[in-house]
Amino acid sequence: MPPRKRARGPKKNTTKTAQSDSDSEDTPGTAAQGKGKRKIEKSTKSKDRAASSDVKDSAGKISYCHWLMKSEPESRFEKGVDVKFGIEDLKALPNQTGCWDGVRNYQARNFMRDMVLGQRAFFYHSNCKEPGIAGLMKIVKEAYVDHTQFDKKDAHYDASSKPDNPKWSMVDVQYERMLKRFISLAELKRLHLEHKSKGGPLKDMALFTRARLSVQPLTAEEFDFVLSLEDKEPV
DNA sequence: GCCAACGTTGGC
DNA sequence: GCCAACGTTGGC
Repeated sequence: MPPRKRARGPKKNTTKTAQSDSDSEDTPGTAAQGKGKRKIEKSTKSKDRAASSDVKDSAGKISYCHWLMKSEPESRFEKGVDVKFGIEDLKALPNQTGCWDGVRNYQARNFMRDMVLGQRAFFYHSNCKEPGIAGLMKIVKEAYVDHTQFDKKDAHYDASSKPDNPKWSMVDVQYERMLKRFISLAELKRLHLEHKSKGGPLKDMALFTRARLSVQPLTAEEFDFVLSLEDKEPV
């Protein structure tokens, strides 16, 4: 009975343990997909390049600079705990900052570990009346141990993870702003389908090609295109 | 509430 | 290392 959790939003301000790579271990998860597993390389993150264009490192792995992170804005109870966390909840926290805890998927976790201070992410509302992108936030603390994995009372407690070798990580995010208008999943999907047939920036968007990933990368082109939609009439 | 897609587990 | 069974995600 594996604790498998869904990605959840942040909760509260966090302590300040400054460490960027507490994790030592390899990542069991991605291998399961059979995509062929990547070698462990030395930190390929370039901390001095917070956001510009996505770039390949020497191993050919793309370093993404832009992200989309899903969270549920409507109440839902998991193990008796309400997992609701919408963008308004992030905005209401001290310093409008919180930790993105509760991610229990290896690929999503690995993307969080790739995140660099200052990078921007879309706040996506999932599993709700109107799914879509609500606003923008930025990464204000790079990956560190998600303490909720050890908390029996937490909705995302993971009995298989031990403090001396934690499985799960989180980052801190800070609210930046709402989008000028809500960009719904339906609109993004129409564009995705159109771009898939006629070509266009959203043809490979992870939101559709990797629908269940709760933390996902966007190319600079995808990010800029989505952001440009807020100045246009909904399609 | 349904259920398709897909990630994870564990037997072999 | 394969793969069937199982569990979760998340749109609809």
